[in-house]
Amino acid sequence: MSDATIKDVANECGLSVATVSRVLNNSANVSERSAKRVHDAIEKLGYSPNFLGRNLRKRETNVILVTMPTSEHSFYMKIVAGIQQYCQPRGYDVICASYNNSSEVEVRQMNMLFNRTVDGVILLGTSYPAEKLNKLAETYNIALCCEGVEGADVLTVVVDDEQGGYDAVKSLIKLGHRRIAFIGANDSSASSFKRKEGYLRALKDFQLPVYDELICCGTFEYEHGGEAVEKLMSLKEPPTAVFCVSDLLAISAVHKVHELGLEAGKDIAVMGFDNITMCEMMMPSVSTVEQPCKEMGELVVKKLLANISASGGEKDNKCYIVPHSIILRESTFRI
Amino acid sequence: MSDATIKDVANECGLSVATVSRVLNNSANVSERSAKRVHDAIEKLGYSPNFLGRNLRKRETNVILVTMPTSEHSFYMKIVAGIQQYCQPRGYDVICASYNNSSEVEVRQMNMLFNRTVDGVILLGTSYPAEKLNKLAETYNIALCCEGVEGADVLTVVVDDEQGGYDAVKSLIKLGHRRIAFIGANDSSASSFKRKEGYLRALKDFQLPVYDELICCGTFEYEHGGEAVEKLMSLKEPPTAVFCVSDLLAISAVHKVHELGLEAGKDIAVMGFDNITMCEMMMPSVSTVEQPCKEMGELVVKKLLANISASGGEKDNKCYIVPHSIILRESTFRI
DNA sequence: GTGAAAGCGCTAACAC
DNA sequence: GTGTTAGCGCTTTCAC
Repeated sequence: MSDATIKDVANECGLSVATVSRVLNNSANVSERSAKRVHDAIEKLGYSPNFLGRNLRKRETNVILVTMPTSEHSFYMKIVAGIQQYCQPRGYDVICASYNNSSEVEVRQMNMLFNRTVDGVILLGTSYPAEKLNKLAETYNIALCCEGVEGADVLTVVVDDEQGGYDAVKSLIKLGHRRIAFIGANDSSASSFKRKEGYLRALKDFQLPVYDELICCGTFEYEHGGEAVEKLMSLKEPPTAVFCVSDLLAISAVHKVHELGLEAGKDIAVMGFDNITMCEMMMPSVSTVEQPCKEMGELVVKKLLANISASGGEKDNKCYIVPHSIILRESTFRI
Repeated sequence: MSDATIKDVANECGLSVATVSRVLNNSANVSERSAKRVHDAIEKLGYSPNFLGRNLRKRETNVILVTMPTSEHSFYMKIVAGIQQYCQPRGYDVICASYNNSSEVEVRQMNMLFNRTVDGVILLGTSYPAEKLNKLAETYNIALCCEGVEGADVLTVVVDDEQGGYDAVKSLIKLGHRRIAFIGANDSSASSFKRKEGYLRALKDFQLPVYDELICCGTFEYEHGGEAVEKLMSLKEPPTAVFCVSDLLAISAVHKVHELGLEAGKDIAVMGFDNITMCEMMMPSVSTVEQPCKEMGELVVKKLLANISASGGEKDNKCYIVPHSIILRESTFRI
């Protein structure tokens, strides 16, 4: 039943495979009568077209792959939702794969591109260096989203990380804070680095001194947030506010503050980045810089599909900046 | 560069496509010399095999699809991690797709099975009725994980939901609670229904009365948890403990309790189900029934791959029960 | 409006 | 150890 082929259908209804194919793709004119016979045969045989054959022939799969460093982050999934929403009505399927921060797995997943198993890939983060990405982009359809790569001339959709960091810190300053700490990943992450640049620019703009002891660069891992806070709060002069480059770090920070017998939003202000769902669920709820995930997903896949369609023609490899916004909740306060 | 075919490689190195194919799959004996020539040509042309051709010919894709109702749940992703871990060294790729609780999208995703685009599907929840699943399982390789379907004779891996519910409520009773509420989805969800059955059996076993007003059946949506708590706490005699069929509902409940000016773990005990990462991050941390996600993922895909290999032979359509465990944290207390 | 036939890129008999 | 060749299931010219 399942392995009926188009040929079986043709035999069953006494028409040619060409005609069957035509009704399958309602491509050319087929008489009503023939169409019905085909449909009946399909029904009877429980036929379902084999896309391996179709895709091989058409040299396209209508599938977009989204890769991400980790799937624990609901943030990524929001972007995927945006991608899906755009693809759905346009006949594209989207599939996801997370590489668990293993560049080995990432490479393996990219094989789906080289394989021709997917028509394009959207990378929500990558371990590939710029040159490699540029090389890939020459031949394949790829795009970066939410985490750009310095020097990569590849279709990219991101927020202005530097400005986002600036705005976050500025909002803390406006609330009266003057000793503001920074918790981020190390500088090899473009987004973390830029958000730090924004942090520094804001301090400078408002003539606040930069204290090295208040700058904690580590990783994006949850644990880093708490560890950094522990260090910060044990300083002779602890900060009154801390800007974290991700909500996960911010949440970890809030947690640790609580463990230390203090209260985020009262004893220390905590600000994150991303606006993941959990920010609202926290007690206190977490202030943050919102990234418009759904819009980013829609935009990046829209441009990617355009590139795919324009195969052969000039590819769009621009970097699109989408607007962020500051969301103040309970974890920040006026001092 | 990218569209070099095996034929191009053959021409380039002056050997036949068969030989090239052989070194690609290191299937038969190929002389060292020839192998080198092939590799050189591949390198030179930047050749990458087209899997559409290969898969069509071999009638397999070595790809497993995991579908889930929503991707916001980190719980699902933990299972996927287990699946991935098992697949990785065995040459299978795993891809995910979430259907956002839309059965229409789910159907569309299942097309990848009919299409022959994937070799098997693992469903972490489904809107398909038992008969449909049984029918599908005859022809295709599918498996259910973490959410079974009553009456489906399909390979399934789940915890004992009834016993899990029982154990959760029993642990609350052991802590001295006697008015214990239930917050769950409606009975069309097999897991929610069974956990309620366990809840009822525990009450009965310990000779506690069942109060209908303490049983809140709604949905799995976050909001439902809070709404139920609001209702429960406005009763003349509110419960001292509440068992929720999911951590998401429990977290929502904890949140609402806080909003009402009360404290979970002090004024009311809250217990969830799943042990998602967030349970530990909450303040208070949330007690729960742990499902061994990684193990579930590994087991289900192990059995599924066995079914795929045994194509033609007898398929394993058993239901495997994996052990759960009770984790008590701050959201529960002795009364 | 319909059919015959070529061919997408690949693997696997089968020959030698 | 290597080459020839027949398909895998499908779409799409090109005839008629």
